[in-house]
Amino acid sequence: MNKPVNVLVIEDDPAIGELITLYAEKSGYRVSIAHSGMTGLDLFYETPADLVILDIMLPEMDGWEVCKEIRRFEKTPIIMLTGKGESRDKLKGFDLGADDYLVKPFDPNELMARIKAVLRRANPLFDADAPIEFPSLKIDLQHYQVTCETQEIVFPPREMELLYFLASQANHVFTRQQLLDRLWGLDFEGDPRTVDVHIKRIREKVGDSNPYWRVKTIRGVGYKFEVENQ
Amino acid sequence: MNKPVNVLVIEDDPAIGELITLYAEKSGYRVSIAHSGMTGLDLFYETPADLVILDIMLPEMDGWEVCKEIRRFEKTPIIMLTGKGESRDKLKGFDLGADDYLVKPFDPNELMARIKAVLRRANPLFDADAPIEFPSLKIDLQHYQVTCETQEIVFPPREMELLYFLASQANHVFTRQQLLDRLWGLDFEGDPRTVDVHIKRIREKVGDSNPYWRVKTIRGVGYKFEVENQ
DNA sequence: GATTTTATTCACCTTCTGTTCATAAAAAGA
DNA sequence: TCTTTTTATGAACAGAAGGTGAATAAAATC
Repeated sequence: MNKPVNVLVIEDDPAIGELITLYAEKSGYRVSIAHSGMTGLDLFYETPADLVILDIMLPEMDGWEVCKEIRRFEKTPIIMLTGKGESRDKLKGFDLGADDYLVKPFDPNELMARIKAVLRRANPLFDADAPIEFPSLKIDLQHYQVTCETQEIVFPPREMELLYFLASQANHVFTRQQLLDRLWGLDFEGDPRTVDVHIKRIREKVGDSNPYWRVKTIRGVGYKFEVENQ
Repeated sequence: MNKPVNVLVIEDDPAIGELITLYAEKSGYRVSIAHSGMTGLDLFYETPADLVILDIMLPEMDGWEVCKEIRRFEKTPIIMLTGKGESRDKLKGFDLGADDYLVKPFDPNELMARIKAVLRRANPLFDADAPIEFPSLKIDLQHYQVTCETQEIVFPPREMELLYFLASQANHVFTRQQLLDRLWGLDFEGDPRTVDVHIKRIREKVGDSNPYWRVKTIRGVGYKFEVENQ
């Protein structure tokens, strides 16, 4: 796994802050939260984040000020949250150096997508889903493409994620439950055998007898994406 | 995304300045504004703009002076704003090196069109919407023309922009929301599935089984303009 | 102001996915 | 070899997502 990504959320509404935290942590980020512009800046200078999510409407010091202040010395990516109907703010935000913006109310998943995109742009090292490549297999989550033997294969989302996850941690064995927790979410309460079926379908698509790699069953434990001579 | 284009507006009437700023920012330019000839020149020397919009009637130092001064060392495009009935000024302006002029009161959209045209003439790099070409498909936003298989196809504006946008970022997947934000504007609050309908109509027009490119649905995510061997 | 064109919404239909279940096959242990 | 345990597989189903045609609204044009 990569080194943790620190996300600083500056948002005075506790409900929204909570929501963002929830989703961001689920996505694997380390989150700190500040409820005003001042405390936000303090936190930022204390432990510089890798990305800042910044509400415009804040007590004391508004988002613009914070943005400007951060930009004085740092190029840390900033995503701004603007209120409805304040679309002009978008432009102002970009002017002040924000990297992206989102209008409230927003879909948390949309925000997660933006975070990913902005991080990727800012620093390829943070690129959570860079393409993975093996002999005659390429998994490109960004473009939603899997190529096997020069042939592009269409994958449904779940299978794609599962294959990508296994492949990204090649040779590591995961139990069904781990996979469910990680990819389905902690609140999934279905049958662990669901994983089997997805594995089956992945094998149907990419085959399971490639000389260099294969999705392997570890009886009594789970599955792994096995690669020759690690 | 292209690098930002800096526009310097030198205009003493705050209302007009505001109006121009609004439209220019909406069009994606980065705007600075000065309210007199002197401050305008200062600003210009401080951070040279890519284009100057210059009112003739200015306190202290009039537009002619400013224009002449800028032209002493720079060939930065200049659009002059002349008052009604001062059509003689047009000639004077061109004489002094202005690239275009506009008579007040003007339609802001007209000004935006002039800006685009002047920038394009001055520097093809600023040409934000240069034609995009693929085998048997050419999308020319400037002339609102799409040519597919030597056949010119008439596109309504939205479809045209959508196709252009997707094609200009070939292989990149966009969610419906991203497309709405980008092309419809942040304040659009309609149904995301509006995008579907436009996609459908685009497909009706250009087909969706070209060997080299196609508008592809990424189920559960959004759409992309896919091109062979990226 | 009327007409045409374009944009948006809606409802219905089709296709695709995820899940479960029942059964077959395989592996492990006795 | 036989039994038990675990996994693979095929089929069925429900729900989600996208495609599409038509109705309506909005905008542009005449």
